[in-house]
Amino acid sequence: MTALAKLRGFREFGPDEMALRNHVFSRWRAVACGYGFSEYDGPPLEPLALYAEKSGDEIAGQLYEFVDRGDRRVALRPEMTPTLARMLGSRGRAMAKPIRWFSIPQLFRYERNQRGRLREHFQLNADIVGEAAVAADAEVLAVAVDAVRALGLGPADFTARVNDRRLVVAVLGALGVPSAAVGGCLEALDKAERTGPAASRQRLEALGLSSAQAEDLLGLAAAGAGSLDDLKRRFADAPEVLATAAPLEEHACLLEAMGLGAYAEFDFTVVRGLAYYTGIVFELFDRAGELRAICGGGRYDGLLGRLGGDPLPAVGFGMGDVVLGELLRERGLAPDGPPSFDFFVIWLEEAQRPLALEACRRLRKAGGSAVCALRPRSMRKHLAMAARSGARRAVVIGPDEAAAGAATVRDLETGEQERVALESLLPGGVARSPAGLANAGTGPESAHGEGDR
RNA sequence: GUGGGCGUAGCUCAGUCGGUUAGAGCGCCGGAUUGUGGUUCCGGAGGUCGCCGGUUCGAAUCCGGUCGUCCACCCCA
Repeated sequence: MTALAKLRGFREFGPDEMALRNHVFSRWRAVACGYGFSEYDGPPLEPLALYAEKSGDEIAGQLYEFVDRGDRRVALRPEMTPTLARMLGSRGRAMAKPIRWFSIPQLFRYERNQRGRLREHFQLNADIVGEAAVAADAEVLAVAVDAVRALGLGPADFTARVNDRRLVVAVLGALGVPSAAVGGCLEALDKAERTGPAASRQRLEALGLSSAQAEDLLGLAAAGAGSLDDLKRRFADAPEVLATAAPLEEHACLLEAMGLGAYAEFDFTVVRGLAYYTGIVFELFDRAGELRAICGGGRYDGLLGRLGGDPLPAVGFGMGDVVLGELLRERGLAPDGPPSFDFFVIWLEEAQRPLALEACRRLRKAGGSAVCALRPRSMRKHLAMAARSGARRAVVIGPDEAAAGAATVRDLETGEQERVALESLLPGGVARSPAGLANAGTGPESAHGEGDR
């Protein structure tokens, strides 16, 4: 629109959106911390070269890059892994393994926006570095699943599709696919669901597969195509396939033991676009299949070394806040709105104003939240305003109350009210009331102010 | 980056065949003789019809461009 308009693909967070964002972040943090992960962060602006090599052309083509005033080629970070790799490169050697780190970076990609895809988003990243065992893969997926579950979504709402790139490669080998065509086949598999069988088949044959081979492969990729056991029976005479299926079996077994069996399923078409994954990969989707991926991740054992750090094995995921937020709103799981506050303090005449201001001060000092009327108004107006402001209770200090050294406290939900002495309303009285301070907060965040009085 | 749908008040939209000062509902602000709320009634603010240009006596309306937005591709969170 005008030169002053918000840039496309960027977001503004009014109180409602901010409430949702804070809600999501706080649950993400709680889950990651619950698994013993430590939070870290890095610079949002990085040298372009950090992304030039590694991520491959896919992300490089979407970099939000420019030249700064010092003629440096820089980019807003499109992902967190290179930053993580650098941070570990300089201090990871000295750290006890495995390293469990998480972050909630704001990331930027210069792409055309669409539902669930903007130029800016927040992403929960959790990685385990320095452990090659499948247990680390399973644990990382468990963090991802729990991060979504903690927001109120269950097995009917979302699922994790799991696969292993090594298995796909082995299957292609068993089918006699020439090794030159393997990369192309991975891409075709990744897109099979969207492009449809006819187009996929064409694509595979263009890669040099026979029509029988293409047929076989698409059969494995067909929707709801069967379990890992089916695949093993099918390739019972191919030791490579059986061997590469073992990690996935252990993975499934571990998730089952963690009580998350209902959330994970084998899916031969999940190979992930990014070229750096080396083993087990996974994606989280809404069950209805209406939205884009909520989360994607997997094992990337070669990457840290290639980025110049120690060649440590690593596994991790990224979970965006945009698609997840859409899903939460759709399911009515977003918070109602900005948090409400405890007291709206009303005074009727100028003479009571100092009493009201003093009452507010003491209520806040006691850990409550209070708003004082800014102007004289009619009682009717004051109460209407208090009700719409989001306050839980109104405190009235008019001439009658002032003369009696009292205040009227009205519950704005029930309409019940009582007159209390000014002193007992103030810190002591609030603390005594069971419905008062103990529940004064609105969530985990509100715990901050309460301790330091 | 490629192709397509859509841009009228803060929001949802109406606006006839091109015709004078562009409308409604919700929301917002104020009031209904100053101590009890989200109801009702009255009043008010708020729009260069996304922007620029063209056609026309005359454009919210037709045409072109542009920007924004949404969808598909691409890619991915």
